[in-house]
Amino acid sequence: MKLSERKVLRKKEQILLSAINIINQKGYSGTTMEEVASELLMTKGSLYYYFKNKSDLMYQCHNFVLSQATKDLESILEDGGPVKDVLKKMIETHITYAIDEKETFNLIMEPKRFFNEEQLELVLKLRNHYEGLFDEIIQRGIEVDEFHAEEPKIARMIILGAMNWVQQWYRPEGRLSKEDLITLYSDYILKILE
Amino acid sequence: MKLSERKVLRKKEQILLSAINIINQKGYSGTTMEEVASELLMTKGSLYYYFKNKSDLMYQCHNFVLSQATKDLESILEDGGPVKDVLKKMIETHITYAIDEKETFNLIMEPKRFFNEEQLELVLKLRNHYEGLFDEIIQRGIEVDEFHAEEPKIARMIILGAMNWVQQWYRPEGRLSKEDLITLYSDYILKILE
Amino acid sequence: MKLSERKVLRKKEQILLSAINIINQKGYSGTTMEEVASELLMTKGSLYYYFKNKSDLMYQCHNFVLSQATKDLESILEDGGPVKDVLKKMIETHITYAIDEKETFNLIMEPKRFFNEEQLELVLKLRNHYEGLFDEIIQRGIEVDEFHAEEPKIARMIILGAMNWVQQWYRPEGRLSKEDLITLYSDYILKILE
Amino acid sequence: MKLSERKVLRKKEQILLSAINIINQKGYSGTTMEEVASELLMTKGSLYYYFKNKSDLMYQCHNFVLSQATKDLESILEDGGPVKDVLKKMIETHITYAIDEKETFNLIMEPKRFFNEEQLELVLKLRNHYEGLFDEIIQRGIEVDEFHAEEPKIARMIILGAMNWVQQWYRPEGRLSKEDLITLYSDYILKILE
DNA sequence: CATGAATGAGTATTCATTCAT
DNA sequence: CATGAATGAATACTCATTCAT
Repeated sequence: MKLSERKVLRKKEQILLSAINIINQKGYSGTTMEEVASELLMTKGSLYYYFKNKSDLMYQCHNFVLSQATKDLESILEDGGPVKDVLKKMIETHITYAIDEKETFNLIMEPKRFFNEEQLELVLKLRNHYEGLFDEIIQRGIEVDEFHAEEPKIARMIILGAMNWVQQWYRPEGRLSKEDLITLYSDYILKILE
Repeated sequence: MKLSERKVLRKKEQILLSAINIINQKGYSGTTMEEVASELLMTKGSLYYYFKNKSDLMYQCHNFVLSQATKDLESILEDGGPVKDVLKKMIETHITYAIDEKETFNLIMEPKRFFNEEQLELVLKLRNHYEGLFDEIIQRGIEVDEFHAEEPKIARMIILGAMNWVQQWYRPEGRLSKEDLITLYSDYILKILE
Repeated sequence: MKLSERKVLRKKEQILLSAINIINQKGYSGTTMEEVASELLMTKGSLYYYFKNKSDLMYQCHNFVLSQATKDLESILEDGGPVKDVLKKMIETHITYAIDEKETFNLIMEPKRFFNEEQLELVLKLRNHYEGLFDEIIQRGIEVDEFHAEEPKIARMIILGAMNWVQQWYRPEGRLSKEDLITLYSDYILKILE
Repeated sequence: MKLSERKVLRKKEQILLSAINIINQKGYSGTTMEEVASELLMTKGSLYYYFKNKSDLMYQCHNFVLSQATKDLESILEDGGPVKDVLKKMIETHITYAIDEKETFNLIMEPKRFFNEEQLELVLKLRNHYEGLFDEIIQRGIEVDEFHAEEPKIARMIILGAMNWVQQWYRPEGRLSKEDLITLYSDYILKILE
């Protein structure tokens, strides 16, 4: 049975990746089950074998992205090093996700409208955990006297907000490269924590 | 004719206010014409007497809020005074709108999905103008050597993003009052411009 | 009271002419009361002072055109002359109406779908009378041995059908002028009655 | 796959036949998707599984009838024989369609109002082809000196118009049988081509 | 007489979801 | 497991008609 279970998992992941792509272009309500299915040359019906309903699919898309981003941040944190460098790397990771997984990140930002209570609880837990990783590095910085913040949580909120907003205006074809962007953001964010 | 025209305008405004309220709870696609109508004890049909279609109604909601916010910021800028005080007042105004007119502000953030080209052009013009008001005060601050920023536009983006994010987490019932929030945000934002 | 009655009649006629115009472009169901009204710088509401409902308006449009065409044919018949010449003139009149009042003529062709029983009865009476005028000239021609037809009514149907079909293909911008068209049709139709 | 495809085709044809029936009674705008569906004991939703929208359904109804009529005429033409006999058979076929598929034939007559550009192009091509079949037999007749016509296309228009008009007045319950009708029409039409 | 505001029934269309095969 | 056919509830939008002012 393990083999078939794995097959299912792989298929699920395929669907998630495809769905994430579409959500990133059309948003939650703009995404139809039909479209997700046809992108993978399946039929709508089959989708329902893997996911209970649309909400479930969306929820798992969300979790998928957020879990991955969380893992990335966690390994950065674990690697350790000078706090400012660590934070810079975290900023880079976060902004990259915000730009590349735009809509799925929006799902993260605005989960209330789409998820049911049970899902919501888990989503918020994950999200809090994710945001907590930033708290952690800030705390670490404060302890070694490199960062200063009276209300570290507020500072973190400001930092997250600043970073998420990137997707509203940043265009890869524009004047700034993604690297420039990240450097500028890192500098400004460090100022907030001075 | 003036009387009846005024009546229409007042009715339109009533509808807008009501619609804004619903949008702020349910978002664009979650809001149905039916609901907007019944909230005002009208029928769907009547709504279409005042607004061409849903997109038109949403568009005017958006304009209504953004125009008002723009007016507020403009009068703050005109009143003049020490740049830091002016900026603080602008921050206060913006955050207040962001919290109170949550979804309509979201419409402002993500207009591309909802508006047609013609509307979009105007919306973006308005939005640019609005954002430009922040550029103006930053510029003023730089000129009098109170603010410093290598890339003032990026700084402004960061500031706007930080402020808009407020609606994602701020709850009036929480630990912080709106006044506390605004004070904290002002302080952090000023640090960005140090 | 006579003055005001006349005023009403004149207004009614204005409305009819305007409505006929629109029907000729958009057909019965494509024509809205709104459009008819706004063409005359009135409001929908006022229309209902002059006409009971849409069906009534359409009905009177129809009568207006058909009555006029009938009058034209009758005066041609009364004027008398060689039957072939009379028939030619009638053909000219009919084709002109068929081209210029296209849709209203279609109303005449297909009245059943739009009119209620009471209206229908009158419409059919008018239409029969109109068609009877062609029977009359055919009969006259048979009596003077210029026309021959075993089943004159069928011949008349064929003639009418041939003429009405003109509107399906004739374009004023095309190769043939209206005069050419009428000449050709007259010749062919006379062949039918040979 | 062939089996299921055939099933779909059969179902589509069933729907078309049913829709054609309703269109023939109520016309294009008088026909609602609801009614077409309920006639077949389906729901509206299912209809949209087979046809993209109302316009598409109507278009396919139209094509269905016209294609069938075209095939009939073509095989008559291919069979060959004396031109007058061939033309008579064609007249019989056309009149039969005009009477039995009344409204669908009307769709053919007035396609501009109902079809979009893309559809219209195909419709007009089909219609031209269909009308061309009459040109062909007329031409054949002229070549063997059995028919005479200065302007064969105009003659064809007159013939088609005469035949289409049948549906305006012919009632199966009336004095004339369909056979009588066809005989009479054939005789008159041959006179046109004398 | 005229208006304009309101209405409500109707219509096309979409889409998540189900289920027999 | 997969499919495709069916469903039904939801939703935007239209328009003839009414009526108080």
